[in-house]
Amino acid sequence: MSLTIYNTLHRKKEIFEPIKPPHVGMYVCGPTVYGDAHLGHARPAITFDIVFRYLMHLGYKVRYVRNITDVGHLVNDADAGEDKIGKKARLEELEPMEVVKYYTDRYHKNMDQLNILHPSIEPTASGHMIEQIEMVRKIIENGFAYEAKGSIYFDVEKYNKDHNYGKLSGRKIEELRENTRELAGQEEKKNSFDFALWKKADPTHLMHWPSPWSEGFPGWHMECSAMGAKYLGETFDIHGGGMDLLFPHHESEIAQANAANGHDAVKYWMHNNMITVEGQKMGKSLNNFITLDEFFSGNQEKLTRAYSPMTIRFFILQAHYRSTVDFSNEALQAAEKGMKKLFETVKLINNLQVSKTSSVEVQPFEALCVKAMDDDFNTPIVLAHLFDLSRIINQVNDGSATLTAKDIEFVKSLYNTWLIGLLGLHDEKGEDDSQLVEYLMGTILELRASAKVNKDYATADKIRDELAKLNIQIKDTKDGAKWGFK
RNA sequence: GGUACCGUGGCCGAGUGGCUAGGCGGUGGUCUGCAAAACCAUUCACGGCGGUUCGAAUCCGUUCGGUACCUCCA
Repeated sequence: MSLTIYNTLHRKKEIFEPIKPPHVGMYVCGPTVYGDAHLGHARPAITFDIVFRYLMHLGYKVRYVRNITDVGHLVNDADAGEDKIGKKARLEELEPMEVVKYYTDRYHKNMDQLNILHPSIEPTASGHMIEQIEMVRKIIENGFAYEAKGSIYFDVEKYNKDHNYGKLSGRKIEELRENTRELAGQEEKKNSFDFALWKKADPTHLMHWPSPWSEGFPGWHMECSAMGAKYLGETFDIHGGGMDLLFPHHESEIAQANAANGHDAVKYWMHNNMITVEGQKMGKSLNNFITLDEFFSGNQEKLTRAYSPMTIRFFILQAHYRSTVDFSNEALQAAEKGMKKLFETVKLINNLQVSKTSSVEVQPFEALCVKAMDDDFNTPIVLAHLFDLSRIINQVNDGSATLTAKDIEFVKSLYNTWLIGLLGLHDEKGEDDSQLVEYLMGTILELRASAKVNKDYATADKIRDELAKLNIQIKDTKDGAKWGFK
């Protein structure tokens, strides 16, 4: 059995064979830091976190690069020619890099909450201008780009003579030609489907850099090509991102790599599917655009209550990454219950009755989990196996099944490896312990107070003595009992 | 309109030719001072039509429906 990955390039599952084992290079398109992270950011982050964890588990030395896009993207057609981050900056009268820092920090906080491992390298587009300009230069040199009024465009038609522009997305250049829309700035291009490698900045543009062609900014496909090549080499193993990036972003990356270096950069293209909210696309205009912070706080009108980061993570893992996943309060609450149940049984493992023999076989579960994961990271199946195993634990706890000490130890390590290590889930209950302790002590002190009122001093003293053993001291004051740690 | 993906039980969601997915919910039971949890049993399925096959949720055709992309939007 070996790991298979669905390669979008060939529309089928392929056995994973690294280019230079034991090393694996993986590049994933990261966020544009101009707003708070939402579910659309959580999905790829979690998907490729699982890939990252599993590859390391298999013993590979993985370099995982996930970029931060901090330059040069547009708000929408109404704001054509305006930098996405620049626009936000002017609205709020902030320096662009101040906006970048603010949202980058918030993104990192959300990712930590979701228990997503940090990538090995997290390069920024603004920090790699030289590399991007250099790559544009190479593409021009090789004859696949042209200049128009200080901007550089990729000549798709010319490229397509010897290469296949559309091999990833299944598009044909003839069809693209028919689907032309009238857009500002189009007249600079030879063909509507040509894309910018370098764009001259207009005077209102806040973020711009010098280049051989103009004061401007790089085209939006450039950073991934340039930074992927810089940190992972001209060819590397995995490139990931959302399905929405398939065209034109990743298609254009392929074209750029071939135009610059004469060959593909990526062996396996992986794409996670999209997220819907109550069956609808998530969009600001639809009022179902929910940020991660809003999920965690429950402070959004679509949400009936808050959902913890682990609930979100669990819910996403309960669907395969190539399926769409639909968010609703009902579905989230079901996921939350299931996850809690799973962690309840995990806690039972330490207190199970040890038997001389096992009435059920637990050893096969390891292979089952491996099989599921090897099959294109099928996390829902892994979870299903863990649920099956949890029933066995409950049965042992109930006395209707038995396990040897060795098997109990095995089960424990299985959960540690799979549930906690590879799926990256953990029990959140302990996290608000202090609040819980406050509450518990309140209840206990009330009981003791009513015992004292009933002159049941034996009970009152017993409570005080037992708590003392736990290093908790009770002080009877005029205003009632207080407590503290000794 | 083009390209790609998808349509599974009350809900979410696996499954690619024959063998129980799993979770949540529902129902009955065991346990229990009551409740909860747990355990046991059980309910509900593969959009429609046609085809291939001994046999299809799984393959093929067709139709209907959904989603995403088709813009210098991750």
